[in-house]
Amino acid sequence: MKLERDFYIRDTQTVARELLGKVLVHNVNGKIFSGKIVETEAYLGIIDKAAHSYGGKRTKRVEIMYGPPGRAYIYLIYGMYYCFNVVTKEEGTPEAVLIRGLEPIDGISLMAKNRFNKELSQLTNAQLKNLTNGPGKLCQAMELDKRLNGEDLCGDTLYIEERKVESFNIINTKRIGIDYAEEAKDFLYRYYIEGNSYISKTK
DNA sequence: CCCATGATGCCCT
DNA sequence: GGGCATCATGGGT
Repeated sequence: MKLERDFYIRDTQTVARELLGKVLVHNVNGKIFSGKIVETEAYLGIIDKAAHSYGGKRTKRVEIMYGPPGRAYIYLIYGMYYCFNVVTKEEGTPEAVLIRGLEPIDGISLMAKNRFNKELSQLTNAQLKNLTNGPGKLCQAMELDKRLNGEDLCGDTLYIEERKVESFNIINTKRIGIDYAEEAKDFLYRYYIEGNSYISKTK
Protein backbone atom coordinates (compact mmCIF):
# COMPACT_ATOMS: atom_id res chain seq x y z
CA MET A 1 0.00 0.00 0.00
CA LYS A 2 1.41 3.31 -1.14
CA LEU A 3 1.48 6.02 1.53
CA GLU A 4 -0.92 8.86 0.76
CA ARG A 5 -0.77 12.58 1.37
CA ASP A 6 -2.37 12.25 4.82
CA PHE A 7 0.62 10.28 6.05
CA TYR A 8 3.01 13.15 5.35
CA ILE A 9 0.95 16.09 6.57
CA ARG A 10 1.35 15.08 10.22
CA ASP A 11 3.82 16.14 12.90
CA THR A 12 7.37 15.76 11.57
CA GLN A 13 8.72 13.64 14.41
CA THR A 14 5.75 11.29 14.06
CA VAL A 15 6.41 10.94 10.32
CA ALA A 16 10.13 10.33 10.97
CA ARG A 17 9.28 7.57 13.44
CA GLU A 18 6.58 5.97 11.31
CA LEU A 19 8.68 5.95 8.14
CA LEU A 20 10.83 3.28 9.79
CA GLY A 21 10.03 -0.11 8.27
CA LYS A 22 8.33 1.40 5.20
CA VAL A 23 9.75 0.77 1.71
CA LEU A 24 11.14 3.51 -0.54
CA VAL A 25 10.64 2.68 -4.24
CA HIS A 26 12.20 4.35 -7.30
CA ASN A 27 10.92 3.26 -10.72
CA VAL A 28 13.38 4.27 -13.44
CA ASN A 29 11.62 3.36 -16.69
CA GLY A 30 10.75 -0.05 -15.30
CA LYS A 31 13.99 -0.63 -13.39
CA ILE A 32 12.83 -0.96 -9.79
CA PHE A 33 15.00 0.08 -6.89
CA SER A 34 13.69 -0.35 -3.38
CA GLY A 35 14.81 -0.51 0.21
CA LYS A 36 13.39 -0.61 3.70
CA ILE A 37 13.82 2.63 5.62
CA VAL A 38 15.84 1.93 8.76
CA GLU A 39 17.09 5.38 9.85
CA THR A 40 15.58 8.89 9.68
CA GLU A 41 16.06 12.39 11.07
CA ALA A 42 13.50 15.16 11.59
CA TYR A 43 14.30 18.77 10.54
CA LEU A 44 11.90 21.26 12.03
CA GLY A 45 12.44 24.56 10.33
CA ILE A 46 11.70 27.72 12.25
CA ILE A 47 13.08 26.73 15.68
CA ASP A 48 15.74 24.29 14.44
CA LYS A 49 19.18 25.73 13.74
CA ALA A 50 20.18 22.55 11.91
CA ALA A 51 17.42 23.00 9.30
CA HIS A 52 17.92 24.85 6.02
CA SER A 53 14.68 26.68 6.79
CA TYR A 54 15.78 27.85 10.23
CA GLY A 55 14.18 31.12 11.28
CA GLY A 56 11.91 31.03 8.25
CA LYS A 57 14.78 31.40 5.79
CA ARG A 58 13.27 31.13 2.33
CA THR A 59 15.66 30.81 -0.60
CA LYS A 60 15.48 29.04 -3.92
CA ARG A 61 17.06 25.88 -2.56
CA VAL A 62 14.72 25.57 0.46
CA GLU A 63 11.55 26.49 -1.42
CA ILE A 64 10.45 22.85 -1.69
CA MET A 65 10.31 22.59 2.10
CA TYR A 66 7.61 25.27 2.11
CA GLY A 67 5.51 23.40 -0.44
CA PRO A 68 2.90 20.68 0.03
CA PRO A 69 3.71 17.57 2.09
CA GLY A 70 4.67 14.29 0.45
CA ARG A 71 7.19 15.70 -1.98
CA ALA A 72 10.93 14.98 -2.27
CA TYR A 73 13.48 17.57 -1.15
CA ILE A 74 16.84 16.58 -2.64
CA TYR A 75 19.93 18.75 -2.43
CA LEU A 76 23.64 18.47 -3.20
CA ILE A 77 25.97 18.35 -0.21
CA TYR A 78 29.77 18.67 -0.08
CA GLY A 79 29.84 19.09 -3.82
CA MET A 80 29.32 15.43 -4.63
CA TYR A 81 26.57 13.71 -2.68
CA TYR A 82 22.81 14.09 -2.53
CA CYS A 83 20.52 13.92 0.48
CA PHE A 84 16.93 12.72 0.10
CA ASN A 85 14.22 14.19 2.33
CA VAL A 86 10.44 13.88 2.59
CA VAL A 87 8.52 17.13 3.07
CA THR A 88 6.05 17.08 5.97
CA LYS A 89 3.33 19.30 7.48
CA GLU A 90 0.88 21.54 5.70
CA GLU A 91 1.98 23.83 2.88
CA GLY A 92 3.78 26.88 4.26
CA THR A 93 5.43 25.02 7.16
CA PRO A 94 9.00 24.15 6.08
CA GLU A 95 9.75 20.81 7.74
CA ALA A 96 11.14 17.53 6.41
CA VAL A 97 12.52 14.10 7.24
CA LEU A 98 15.99 13.04 6.04
CA ILE A 99 16.34 9.38 5.08
CA ARG A 100 19.72 8.22 6.42
CA GLY A 101 19.68 4.45 6.00
CA LEU A 102 18.02 1.77 3.84
CA GLU A 103 18.11 -2.00 3.77
CA PRO A 104 18.26 -2.94 0.06
CA ILE A 105 15.37 -5.02 -1.35
CA ASP A 106 14.96 -4.69 -5.14
CA GLY A 107 17.57 -3.75 -7.74
CA ILE A 108 20.53 -4.78 -5.60
CA SER A 109 22.69 -5.71 -8.63
CA LEU A 110 22.16 -2.24 -10.11
CA MET A 111 22.92 -0.67 -6.74
CA ALA A 112 26.25 -2.50 -6.73
CA LYS A 113 26.96 -1.10 -10.19
CA ASN A 114 25.93 2.44 -9.20
CA ARG A 115 27.94 2.45 -5.98
CA PHE A 116 31.08 0.52 -6.87
CA ASN A 117 30.84 -0.11 -10.62
CA LYS A 118 31.09 -3.83 -9.91
CA GLU A 119 28.94 -6.93 -10.24
CA LEU A 120 27.08 -7.84 -7.07
CA SER A 121 29.03 -11.11 -6.80
CA GLN A 122 32.31 -9.18 -6.86
CA LEU A 123 31.54 -6.98 -3.86
CA THR A 124 33.46 -7.46 -0.63
CA ASN A 125 31.49 -7.96 2.57
CA ALA A 126 32.36 -4.41 3.54
CA GLN A 127 30.97 -3.07 0.26
CA LEU A 128 27.75 -5.07 0.70
CA LYS A 129 27.16 -3.36 4.02
CA ASN A 130 28.04 0.01 2.53
CA LEU A 131 25.51 -0.08 -0.33
CA THR A 132 22.86 2.08 1.38
CA ASN A 133 23.87 2.75 4.99
CA GLY A 134 24.12 6.54 4.73
CA PRO A 135 22.20 9.44 3.17
CA GLY A 136 24.68 10.02 0.33
CA LYS A 137 25.19 6.32 -0.27
CA LEU A 138 21.51 5.47 -0.64
CA CYS A 139 20.97 8.29 -3.13
CA GLN A 140 23.84 7.04 -5.28
CA ALA A 141 22.56 3.44 -5.07
CA MET A 142 18.92 4.32 -5.88
CA GLU A 143 19.73 6.93 -8.57
CA LEU A 144 18.22 9.81 -6.62
CA ASP A 145 19.55 13.19 -7.69
CA LYS A 146 18.61 16.79 -8.38
CA ARG A 147 16.23 15.84 -11.21
CA LEU A 148 13.90 14.38 -8.58
CA ASN A 149 13.88 17.45 -6.36
CA GLY A 150 10.21 18.33 -5.87
CA GLU A 151 8.95 14.95 -7.13
CA ASP A 152 5.53 14.04 -5.75
CA LEU A 153 5.79 10.88 -3.63
CA CYS A 154 2.12 10.19 -4.29
CA GLY A 155 2.99 9.51 -7.95
CA ASP A 156 4.35 6.40 -9.67
CA THR A 157 8.06 7.25 -10.08
CA LEU A 158 9.23 7.74 -6.52
CA TYR A 159 7.06 6.66 -3.60
CA ILE A 160 6.95 4.97 -0.23
CA GLU A 161 4.79 1.97 0.62
CA GLU A 162 3.97 -0.35 3.45
CA ARG A 163 4.64 -3.96 2.49
CA LYS A 164 4.37 -5.87 5.70
CA VAL A 165 3.96 -4.92 9.29
CA GLU A 166 6.76 -6.04 11.55
CA SER A 167 7.68 -5.11 15.07
CA PHE A 168 10.98 -3.61 16.12
CA ASN A 169 12.39 -1.33 18.75
CA ILE A 170 13.03 2.29 17.83
CA ILE A 171 16.12 4.09 19.12
CA ASN A 172 15.91 7.88 19.48
CA THR A 173 19.19 9.88 19.55
CA LYS A 174 20.87 13.12 18.56
CA ARG A 175 21.32 13.84 14.86
CA ILE A 176 24.52 13.30 12.86
CA GLY A 177 26.83 15.87 11.25
CA ILE A 178 25.32 19.11 12.57
CA ASP A 179 27.90 20.23 15.13
CA TYR A 180 27.47 23.85 13.98
CA ALA A 181 23.82 23.92 15.11
CA GLU A 182 24.43 25.03 18.72
CA GLU A 183 21.59 23.91 21.03
CA ALA A 184 19.80 22.17 18.15
CA LYS A 185 22.60 19.64 17.81
CA ASP A 186 21.35 18.02 21.02
CA PHE A 187 17.73 17.66 19.91
CA LEU A 188 16.65 14.01 19.86
CA TYR A 189 15.41 14.02 16.28
CA ARG A 190 17.12 10.89 14.95
CA TYR A 191 15.32 7.54 14.84
CA TYR A 192 16.50 4.10 13.82
CA ILE A 193 15.55 0.44 14.01
CA GLU A 194 17.44 -1.22 16.82
CA GLY A 195 19.92 -3.82 15.64
CA ASN A 196 19.55 -3.23 11.92
CA SER A 197 22.86 -3.55 10.04
CA TYR A 198 22.20 -0.65 7.63
CA ILE A 199 22.34 2.10 10.25
CA SER A 200 24.75 4.83 9.13
CA LYS A 201 26.46 5.11 12.50
CA THR A 202 25.98 2.98 15.55
CA LYS A 203 26.06 4.47 19.03
C1' DC B 1 39.66 -0.21 15.86
C1' DC B 2 40.25 5.22 15.46
C1' DC B 3 41.29 9.66 13.46
C1' DA B 4 42.61 12.97 9.74
C1' DT B 5 42.14 14.46 5.26
C1' DG B 6 40.81 15.54 0.52
C1' DA B 7 37.33 15.57 -3.04
C1' DT B 8 34.24 19.05 -5.25
C1' DG B 9 30.13 22.29 -6.54
C1' DC B 10 26.47 24.91 -5.28
C1' DC B 11 24.28 28.11 -2.29
C1' DC B 12 24.24 32.26 0.03
C1' DT B 13 26.40 36.55 1.99
C1' DG C 1 34.77 33.53 -0.46
C1' DG C 2 33.08 30.36 3.40
C1' DG C 3 30.80 26.50 4.56
C1' DC C 4 28.23 22.38 4.04
C1' DA C 5 22.19 17.20 7.02
C1' DT C 6 29.08 13.09 3.30
C1' DC C 7 32.16 9.44 2.01
C1' DA C 8 36.43 6.77 0.89
C1' DT C 9 40.91 6.14 1.89
C1' DG C 10 45.16 5.77 4.28
C1' DG C 11 47.94 5.49 8.26
C1' DG C 12 48.48 4.64 13.26
C1' DT C 13 47.19 1.83 17.36
